[in-house]
Amino acid sequence: MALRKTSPSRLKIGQVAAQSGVSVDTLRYYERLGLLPVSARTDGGYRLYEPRVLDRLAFIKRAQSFGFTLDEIKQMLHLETAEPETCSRVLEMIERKLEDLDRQYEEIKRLRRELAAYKVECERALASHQCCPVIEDFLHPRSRREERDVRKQRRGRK
Amino acid sequence: MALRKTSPSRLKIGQVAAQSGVSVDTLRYYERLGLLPVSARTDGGYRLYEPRVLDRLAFIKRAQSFGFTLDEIKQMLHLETAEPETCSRVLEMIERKLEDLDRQYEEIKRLRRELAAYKVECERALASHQCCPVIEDFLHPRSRREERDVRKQRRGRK
DNA sequence: ATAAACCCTGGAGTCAACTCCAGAGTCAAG
DNA sequence: CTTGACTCTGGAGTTGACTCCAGGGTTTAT
Repeated sequence: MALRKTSPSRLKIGQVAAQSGVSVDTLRYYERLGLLPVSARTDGGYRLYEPRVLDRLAFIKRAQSFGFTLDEIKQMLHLETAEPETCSRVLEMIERKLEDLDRQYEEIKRLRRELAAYKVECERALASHQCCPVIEDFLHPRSRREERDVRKQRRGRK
Repeated sequence: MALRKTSPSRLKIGQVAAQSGVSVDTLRYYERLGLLPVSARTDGGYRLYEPRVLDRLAFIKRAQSFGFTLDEIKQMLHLETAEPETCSRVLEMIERKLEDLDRQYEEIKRLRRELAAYKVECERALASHQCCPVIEDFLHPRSRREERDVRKQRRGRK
């Protein structure tokens, strides 16, 4: 076979998968999406990757963990050619993502608080062998906070 | 939207949609899923809803806003017939959901912190007309926490 | 030289929660 | 009676990020 082991390090797709924790299928999927460069091939048609693809995959996973979509990540990767405005573009994306996170954060805090209140009620009812108050309340929500009004307004959309 | 007041009680699907903020398609979808009872029909086959379906829809939306899936909600609705163990079942579900929320909360806090740090770096680089450090760092992450080591270990196996 | 393990392509399937569609029937107003 | 708005069914399409498959070809170890 034509390929040098001497070239220290080209990897077959399965090796990349094992080393990156990204499945073989996903690697080919990323290639189709344009997240990975079209790789070299053996004579037989096997993909051969340079090891730096592992860095790129780490980048992708990291950005994904921040909540960036594959599409956004693709855009960032295309900015890789450090243009002067690269940084401001990335900055914008980061700022948008930060706002998303802030919104999610507040929402989760709110939900947690409410749900914890329900839990307390539910425990009390359980202790005194009463009818489940949560479903009761969900089905006939006597205005418990001003949330009902908020929700009614939201209902207007769509 | 002018609503028929003549028949005081039963609503056609479009009216339910208008009053609940849930689309006609979604109402039929919920029925298929078993979230709504199979409703009565006119001679012509039109669905006729009792107004209490609006309460049920409010329940569904509320539970959804807490992050319960339609499947979980369906289970809760089947518990509606206040059995003695209803409360403990609901309590369980609430507790599980609270744990989910706690996990999400911590994760978002962590991501926010990290991403904010990137933002600062990016702003600094932008101010001094340097190459974008975020992509730089993503691509060549010099151990900025122990994550790299985890990655290296994984690389080592196989 | 053969078997095991790997890899190829193109396309279909998965999940959740919808959303949209065609083609047909029904209902209320004028 | 005729519009036009509404509703019906069953099924397909959407989104995002995969995941799986059949039916092949390639590499490598024995």
